[in-house]
Amino acid sequence: MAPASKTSRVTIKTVAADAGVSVAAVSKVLRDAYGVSDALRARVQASMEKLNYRPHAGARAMRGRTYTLGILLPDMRNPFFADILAGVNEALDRTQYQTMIGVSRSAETIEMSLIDSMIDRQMDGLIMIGPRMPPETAEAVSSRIPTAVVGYHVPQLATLDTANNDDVAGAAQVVRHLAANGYRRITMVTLAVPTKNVVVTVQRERGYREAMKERGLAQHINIVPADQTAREVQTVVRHLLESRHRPEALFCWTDMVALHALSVAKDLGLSVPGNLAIVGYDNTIYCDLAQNSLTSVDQSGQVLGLQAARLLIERIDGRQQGDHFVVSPRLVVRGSSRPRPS
Amino acid sequence: MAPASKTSRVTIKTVAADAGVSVAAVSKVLRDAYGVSDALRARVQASMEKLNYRPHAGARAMRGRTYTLGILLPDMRNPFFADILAGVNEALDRTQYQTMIGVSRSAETIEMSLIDSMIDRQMDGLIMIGPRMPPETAEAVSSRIPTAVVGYHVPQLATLDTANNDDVAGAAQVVRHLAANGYRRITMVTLAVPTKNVVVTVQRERGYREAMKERGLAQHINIVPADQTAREVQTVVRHLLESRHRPEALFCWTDMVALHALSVAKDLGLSVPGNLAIVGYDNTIYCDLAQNSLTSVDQSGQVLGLQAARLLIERIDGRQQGDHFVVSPRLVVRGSSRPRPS
DNA sequence: CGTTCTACGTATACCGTTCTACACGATCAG
DNA sequence: CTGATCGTGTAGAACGGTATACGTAGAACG
Repeated sequence: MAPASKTSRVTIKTVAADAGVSVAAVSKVLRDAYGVSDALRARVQASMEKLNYRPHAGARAMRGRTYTLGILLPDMRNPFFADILAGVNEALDRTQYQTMIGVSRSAETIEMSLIDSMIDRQMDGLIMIGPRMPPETAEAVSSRIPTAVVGYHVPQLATLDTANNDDVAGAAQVVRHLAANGYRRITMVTLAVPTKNVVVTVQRERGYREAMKERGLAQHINIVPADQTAREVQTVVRHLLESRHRPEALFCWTDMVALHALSVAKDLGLSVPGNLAIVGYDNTIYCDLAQNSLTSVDQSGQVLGLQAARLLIERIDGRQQGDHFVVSPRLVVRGSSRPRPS
Repeated sequence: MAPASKTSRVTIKTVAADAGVSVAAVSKVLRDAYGVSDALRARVQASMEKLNYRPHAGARAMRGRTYTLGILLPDMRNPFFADILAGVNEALDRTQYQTMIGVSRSAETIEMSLIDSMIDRQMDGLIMIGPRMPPETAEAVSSRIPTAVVGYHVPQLATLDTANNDDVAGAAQVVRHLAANGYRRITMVTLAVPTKNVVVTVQRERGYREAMKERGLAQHINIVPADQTAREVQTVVRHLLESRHRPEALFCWTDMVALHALSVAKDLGLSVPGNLAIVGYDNTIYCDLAQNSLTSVDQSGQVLGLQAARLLIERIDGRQQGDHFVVSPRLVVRGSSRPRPS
């Protein structure tokens, strides 16, 4: 077994004895509960400090809260999620809460098993980022544990809170920008998922479609799905760029796909934006590197994460109705979409 | 899936009643403990299945294990860590273990507070990835909780296990490769940390220094430190590349720095490798993109993660002496270090 | 045939918190 | 003056497991 600290652990009992009060009193101080005098609180806090007391999360889980929030991430590699996490941490900085991250590799089965294990571990709440599950499942989850989602559009649900950017508007901005710069054959590369209105890609597809129509480019609407994997993305993009009717511009649902598109374009000897404009989404740190200089849509992951955490804690503290935070996306123009040379 | 009402959780008692055995028997089956007949085990497992029983992690934490491992990450943005995590997950796939990730933002204070909270939450063990703490602290940690580290060189310690690549050899390979391709003024960009032999950068500096001497380039040895932040890295690299005695090649301690170097070079109108060769470390996914085409050293993060997890579980199960896994790094040559035009 | 193992199960004392119920003295309303 | 209310603190029962100590039946042994 573990080289367990032979030195007996400092428990609530030790603190109580040291401060000369009851165990219940110490617990009250810990939880900031009603019915403690300032004098007693001070005495107990002094003892806790002195003994370097730390509450045992497992024991807490038995009756009360664990002060731990579960975070569900589709994958570790997308730097956009790091922004969201930064925001979550920021919101939690001054609280007792800690986070526990699980990575689902974008698979619904792993997602569900992670959720189960978060519930087993008595997480006080759950933040799901871009989950893959259908809305009914999300609702079921939120009935078992307080839940907030980021990048998942279910404004109609009262059982869970959401933090989103307006994906329809973001995609529309991209199309309008490209159209204004002289591009007409604008193709969108999206994610291959069963069509569900809740996921961000479907929202962006809608924004793309609407804006294309609005700009009189309906006949050029072309939405191409690709899997998440590097190989699949490259294959799909290569196929597109080698086709006889090569698009003039690519709108990629996320930056990572856009970066691969840049790579394929370079491989094929196409200049960007000379032969092809490329736009991404999320405005991750890689966009700003000169070798990419990628136009992208900023949806401030940090704000989304911060708001999601705030909403979740409110919900844990008892709010019953749904709350839905929406941020406006902002197009960040860089070299990859400069005006088309006529 | 039935919407489990909050009133009736399926506990070990429920299972025991359903299977017609004692609570202790169910516990034994759960823990795979000694003294259960096949018949009883089968009966209990059938009941657990039927009732969809899931053990309560908090309760387990009170006396036994939580089957949760803590993972300490310096930052979320480096895709190399994703490889390591993938390996850890692979090792844990067929076990009861789950992981809980904490991100320290490379700060020793956050590191320590995360470790505390992992211990509070009764993690069974800890995997620290590239920690910043001095070796004495690491040893202290490992005396409180079973510990394995990745990217941290303390082969002398028996209280913790390590999984590393041979950083000295990796750096030496880079220098030899560059030297063979005609580069002489090879500058190394490293991380600004208090010089401690345990961290990977210091090991890589050693390999760089030794190989430079070996190739008769001692007079060109130049090691430049830079902080982790994007701005700082860009500033340092820009300063280097604008200096009158511009280096012919840059060896960057990690890919992210190399990517920034590529960006600055492009900004300054320098061609890579025409005017400047660049080599990174970690062989992350971005190296392979055509716009980067970055030569790098592969240290198979996945293998490191897998081994670290394996070692940790062995340690939790009782091993007392230290075990140290080392993998050989492999140079992956790409465009950014092609032979120098004379 | 009695005794000692061996294999399998059971009863139950914890583990460290939270939280409900309640005790007690002081203050207040009537 | 009496009873109700308030503010503060305590006692002790959960919570859902684990692990130890022990009971018991059948087999093996001499």
